[in-house]
Amino acid sequence: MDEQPRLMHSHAGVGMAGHPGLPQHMQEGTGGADGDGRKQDIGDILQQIMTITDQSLDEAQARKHALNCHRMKPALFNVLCEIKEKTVLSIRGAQEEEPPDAQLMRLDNMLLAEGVSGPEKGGGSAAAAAAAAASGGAGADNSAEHSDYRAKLAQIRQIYHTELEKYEQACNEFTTHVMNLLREQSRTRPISPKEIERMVAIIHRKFSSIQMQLKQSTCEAVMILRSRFLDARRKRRNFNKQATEILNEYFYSHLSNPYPSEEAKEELAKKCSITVSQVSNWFGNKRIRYKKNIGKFQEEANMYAARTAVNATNVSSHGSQANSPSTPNSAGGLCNSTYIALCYMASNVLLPTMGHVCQIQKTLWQKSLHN
DNA sequence: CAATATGATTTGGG
DNA sequence: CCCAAATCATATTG
Repeated sequence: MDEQPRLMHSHAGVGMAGHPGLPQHMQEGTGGADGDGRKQDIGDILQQIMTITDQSLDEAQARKHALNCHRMKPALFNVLCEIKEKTVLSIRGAQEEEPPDAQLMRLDNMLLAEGVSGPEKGGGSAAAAAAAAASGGAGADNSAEHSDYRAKLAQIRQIYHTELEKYEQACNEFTTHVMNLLREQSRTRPISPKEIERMVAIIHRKFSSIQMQLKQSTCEAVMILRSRFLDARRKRRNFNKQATEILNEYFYSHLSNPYPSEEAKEELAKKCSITVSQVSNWFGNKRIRYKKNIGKFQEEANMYAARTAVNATNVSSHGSQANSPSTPNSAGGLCNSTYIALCYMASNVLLPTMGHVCQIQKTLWQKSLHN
């Protein structure tokens, strides 16, 4: 487009008479400004154009150059361009639409959100962190998966960027090439700068549609990656033995009201090196599954109750059994671990009334147990 | 391989 | 948000 002045300028200064490129017989009619001379001039030109193919190559070349430098050329060129412009416009009509930007915007936004496009490292780690938060996991083996995920994401990002760059470069190359070609051809064909501009726009549209495909497939790849690595359901890991023990211990020692408070959940989470929401999930699952089939869990319940009892006796030699609501006051010499275990079992199975706990929740839990 | 166990998610109510 | 319940999808077991 900035070539326009140059293009025009090259013809603007073309003189009439005495131009070194003009063959002798062409100058004959150019001296006078009368109408006859002009007609003669045009006829001459037409004649030359019509017969140019009959001439030898060198001669034709020289003739072409001469015609190109003729004073009529710019005017003729402009007229032809104008005609062409009108024809093209009438043919293409209202084909200038740009609606499919929504799709592109969506893809761009997603790529940006996933850290594929946008800033190099910061975006990536931010996305990974967001993903971590989304998955709700921060466990020990989770970080390994994250690094794996991040590596894969980085790979995708790299491919995306190389491809994008490649496209960009190809687009630029192609554009320059076409522009040069058109400019070159504008010496022999009526190609206006405006048309070149339009052609460039068409090329860019084409390439951006190719880019969109790249973005689309990148998005797909990221989605697949996400579902593979971040959908925890697909990568479900059982908690380790110790964590399960701790959770079960709490559950069965609070069987009459197995609803840990927020603080208790936090502590359990810390002890089991899982998240609080995992603790919540665990208790939710446990409650519903326990209730559904108490018989199935009886053995487990007894085991944990006994273990808790043993621990209690081992830790405190005497007295501090506030946890046991049914400690007999005449326990004197019977206070051995077996007895306490039995007490725990009885208390858990029979669900005795216990004091200071959330009465409503406890009632609900107990009521639902009896269904 | 089928059956069962299990952690996570979805749905629906409060 | 909490929860119960149903459901999903994987892990483990027999």
